[in-house]
Amino acid sequence: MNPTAQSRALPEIVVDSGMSKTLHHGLLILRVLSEHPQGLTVTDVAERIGVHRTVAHRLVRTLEAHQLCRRDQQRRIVLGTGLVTLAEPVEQDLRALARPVLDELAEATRATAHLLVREGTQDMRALMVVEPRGALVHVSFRPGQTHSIQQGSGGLALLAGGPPRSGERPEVTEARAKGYAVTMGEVIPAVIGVSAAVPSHRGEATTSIGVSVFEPAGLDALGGTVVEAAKRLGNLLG
Amino acid sequence: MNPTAQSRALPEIVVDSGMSKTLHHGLLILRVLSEHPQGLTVTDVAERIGVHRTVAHRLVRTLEAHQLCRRDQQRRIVLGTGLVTLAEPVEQDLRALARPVLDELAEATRATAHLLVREGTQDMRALMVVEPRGALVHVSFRPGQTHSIQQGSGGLALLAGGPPRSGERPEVTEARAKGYAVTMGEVIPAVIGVSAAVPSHRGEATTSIGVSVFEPAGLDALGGTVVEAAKRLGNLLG
DNA sequence: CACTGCTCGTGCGATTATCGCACAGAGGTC
DNA sequence: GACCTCTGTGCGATAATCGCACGAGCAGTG
Repeated sequence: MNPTAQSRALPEIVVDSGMSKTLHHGLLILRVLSEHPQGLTVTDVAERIGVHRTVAHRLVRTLEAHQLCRRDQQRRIVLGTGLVTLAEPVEQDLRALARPVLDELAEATRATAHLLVREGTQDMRALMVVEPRGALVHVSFRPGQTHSIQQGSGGLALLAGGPPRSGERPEVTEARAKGYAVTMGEVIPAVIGVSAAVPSHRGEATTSIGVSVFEPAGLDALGGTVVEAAKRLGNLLG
Repeated sequence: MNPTAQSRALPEIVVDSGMSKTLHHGLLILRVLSEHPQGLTVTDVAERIGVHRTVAHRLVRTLEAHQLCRRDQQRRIVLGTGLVTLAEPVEQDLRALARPVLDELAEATRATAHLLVREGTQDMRALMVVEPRGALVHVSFRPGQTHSIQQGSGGLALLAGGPPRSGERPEVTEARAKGYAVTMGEVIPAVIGVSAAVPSHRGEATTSIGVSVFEPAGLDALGGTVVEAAKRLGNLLG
């Protein structure tokens, strides 16, 4: 895509005053490493985050001490298992309650079920993905993925929970009427998403639950099942 | 346990020269937050990591910008969903290959199956935990947990893979003979662990696979099943 | 209402941690 | 051997950080 696919930087986070530059660089290293699971050298890391090599070296050492990265057999830097310890408590209540609901949804629909949460004002992030047991073909869709709230059934389902806005996508209006949102190929090519907002009795909904399928058949029945799962999870959340 | 259970600090990581103090503090904040899922105030955070309140404030802001923490409804600081994105690629190959093996092991034994990896030289960390479908009673055991390599069946299974050492625990010697290790109540009270080292054709084994059960009946058959699963995973890893 | 006690957030100067140069060791390749 | 790349380490100049002091918000209490 890019002229030099190697030089793709990742600004996206503005270094406001009132932010720690050093910590920012350290966290950038984690992001860079997460985008390069095969591992990177210190020089690579330094180039990608735009600091001197010795600076990257010290930051990597600090991350290593916290077990957030390590060296593989070829001494390349990869993410460390300390991250799974840190990530485990994240939204632990929501995930614990959602698991049985997602399990049942995946089993009932024989499709990949997912739980998305709003991140900031513009994005959605996949928090959980449950694949049906023994499905011959399944949608591969990793937790942690983010996409715009304007795309994908999960985002539209949340938008449909808000007040109608002029200029909103017609799919949002339709979702508001039906109670669930349907999109095709917006997050994953050729994959159809069917999602509903998880009702929240305190404030705006920030969570959606849904499924991903290949076949556009029986979407109404699927929508009903998804809406029911969303209601069930909403009740569990109290 | 402690006189003041609140004031328990967490040094454990020595601030070597050649480490970034600022990044170290930022990472300490993540650790502190992971131990307090209910959320903390800025003042709390500052006290626990031993920095001035304004310093903690700036670090928290930086973490927020990276979506590694956020404020809940009461403006308390909790971990953010960016962590699941960072943690997802960790040991992704190992986890992808281990999942079907763990699924089958949990199903065959009707017990909680787990995958542990060595962390440093002294500790083991749980990387995956799979609970059997529809089990009425299951061992609750979260990924990310760490414990000494000297305790628990997973650690002993790895020690049994090494050369015999004088003074090693008799369980290790026994595990070396049998091919699998058994411990009782060392990691989780009243829970029996049965683990085997995942064979690695390059270097020492660093991974164990095992199950957690309540009943001490049929441990030999269980051990055989676990060893078979470990061999299967070892073959998958090439 | 006033007072207390807690929290949060922000300029801004002194200090200190960081930055990055220069050097040296370790492999690997030609 | 010559060459290249990556790695790791002191150490001085510099710039980022630290932490004081200040003001605001909010809840409880007399």
